[in-house]
Amino acid sequence: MHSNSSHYLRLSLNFSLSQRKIQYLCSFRILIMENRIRVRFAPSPTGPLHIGGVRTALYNYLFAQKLGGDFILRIEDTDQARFVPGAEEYIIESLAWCGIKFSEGVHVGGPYAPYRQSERKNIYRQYADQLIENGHAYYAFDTSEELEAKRKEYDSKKQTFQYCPANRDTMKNSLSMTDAEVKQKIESGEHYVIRIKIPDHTTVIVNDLIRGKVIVDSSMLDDKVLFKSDGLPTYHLANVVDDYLMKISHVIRGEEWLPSAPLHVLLYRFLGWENEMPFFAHVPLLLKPDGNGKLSKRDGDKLGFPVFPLRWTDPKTKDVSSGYRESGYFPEAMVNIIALLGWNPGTEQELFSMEELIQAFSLERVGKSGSKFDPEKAKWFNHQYLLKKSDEEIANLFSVIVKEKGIQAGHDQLVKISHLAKERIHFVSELWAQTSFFFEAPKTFDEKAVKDKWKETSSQLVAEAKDVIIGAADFAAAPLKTTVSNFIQEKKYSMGLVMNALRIAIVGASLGPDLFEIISLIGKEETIRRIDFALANIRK
RNA sequence: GGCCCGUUCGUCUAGCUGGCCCAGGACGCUAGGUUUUCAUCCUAGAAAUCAGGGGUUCGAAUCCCCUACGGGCUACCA
Repeated sequence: MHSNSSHYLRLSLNFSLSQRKIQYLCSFRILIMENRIRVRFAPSPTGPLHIGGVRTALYNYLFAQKLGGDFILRIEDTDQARFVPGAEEYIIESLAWCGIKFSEGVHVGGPYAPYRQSERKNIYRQYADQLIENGHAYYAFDTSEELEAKRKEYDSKKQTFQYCPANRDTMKNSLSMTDAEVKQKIESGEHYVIRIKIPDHTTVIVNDLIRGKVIVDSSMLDDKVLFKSDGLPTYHLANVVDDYLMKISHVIRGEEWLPSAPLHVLLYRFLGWENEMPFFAHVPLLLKPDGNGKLSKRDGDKLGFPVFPLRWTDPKTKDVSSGYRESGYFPEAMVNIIALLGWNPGTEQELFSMEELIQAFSLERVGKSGSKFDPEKAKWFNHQYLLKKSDEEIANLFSVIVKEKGIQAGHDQLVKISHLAKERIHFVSELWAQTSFFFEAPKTFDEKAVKDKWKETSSQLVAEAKDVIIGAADFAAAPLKTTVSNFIQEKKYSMGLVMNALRIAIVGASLGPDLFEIISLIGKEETIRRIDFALANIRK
């Protein structure tokens, strides 16, 4: 079992920010002078990427771009059992949609190809063998069932079983058997794994760019499997070997990897690569909005907002999870939103283009605590980006919806409508509800609007206004407004009373942009037709 | 359970080398203004005893310690 707790070397180092800054800056001096900045995003194709993963990719991308480095997409598919068809394509498409570009990777190739670990299968074994030769790893023959039994046994004693220095002698491995036995087992084709031989009491320091120094005594670690019986490495080995071989300078990954970082440091050391070890930066997790636990793929749509960038259909269950793209978010907005979840520029700027993010980004300003996604603020961001879009762009997006409604509309008309309505929506998808009356005359009248704003005199006033509109010489919005306003003022009518009633008559409800713009756009004939219909059909 | 990481308004956060912070910004919320409706926009406001407790200090959100709480990890998963 474990040595007692007095042996645990837990030096919680007082790592002030200024030290952190110095260390951070040092990491560049070395790298900029001698090596390139090279970072990677290394997802496993076990399903769709959620926004937390997208954010990790984004931070890597921003970091690389800022420093003129390389950004690599490596697929970590060493677990065949969890492989999900379509996941890799999904990951690539998602990141492309976000505007995150790779300089190397599965989909674009590069000097360190292949970038899929399953295709690099044959290069890992030699490193596992090297570790065995140097006495830093060993063969283990325990079956899953035996290990499971061990765990159960320990569980019942309220202890945790760990394959570690204290008990590896009692297990079936090359340390507890004679060489002849081992040789015999291997030659007879018995399944085995290769485990790291964790040293007894060695201090391992993980220098994290975000968290400072994390110091752990190796006795806290266990003899993790490095090479599985299926002939593939585990994440731990593959990740270290590939990062080394691909000359990765900074490993920027999720905080869930922090506990295994000491193991990785040990691996670099045992492989003789400690001097070329990358810098680590463990970014905080994205949490569920209810505050319990990290965001996970299983959360799907249960949270009231998408967790995936793109819609995803599970190939097995056919369950569909919504995506930001399909929900009407602009990729620029999504990128802006997630960039600010865990990072901030230190200024009051909140709206950032990708280029601005690249300029402003630094790992130094990445926070330490997890953050929750705020759907309300996300809507606001999307609205901001919607306002930035040209009327033409919005019209193009809107035209798809309009077409689906079976309506023929001219491009110019859609551009004008988009212009008039865009500031009152968060998503293009809301445009129809805000503007359908441009295309279809109201058949019914909003009850509440009629109740509140259609008074006894309204019919009379609207009828009079109709005559004024019929007589209008210029039907552009501005002159029309002058004409009608003059009429209302001359008659000493209430502006609100007339206009509200007129709006109900023409729009069918109390919504929409400037009424004169509406009238001008739908034209005199249509306007008159609507007013007549309203006068005939509105009953208080 | 063990180990590791974290903890400032409801949410995202500013705050780093201690005093300019009885804590600033943004979203949301409330009220008012502009307006022909809604929205935009403008103004104002409520909202954090800086997780709690001890220290250090003339002075602490900021440094130290403890506790609590939250999270992560604890697979032949990544």
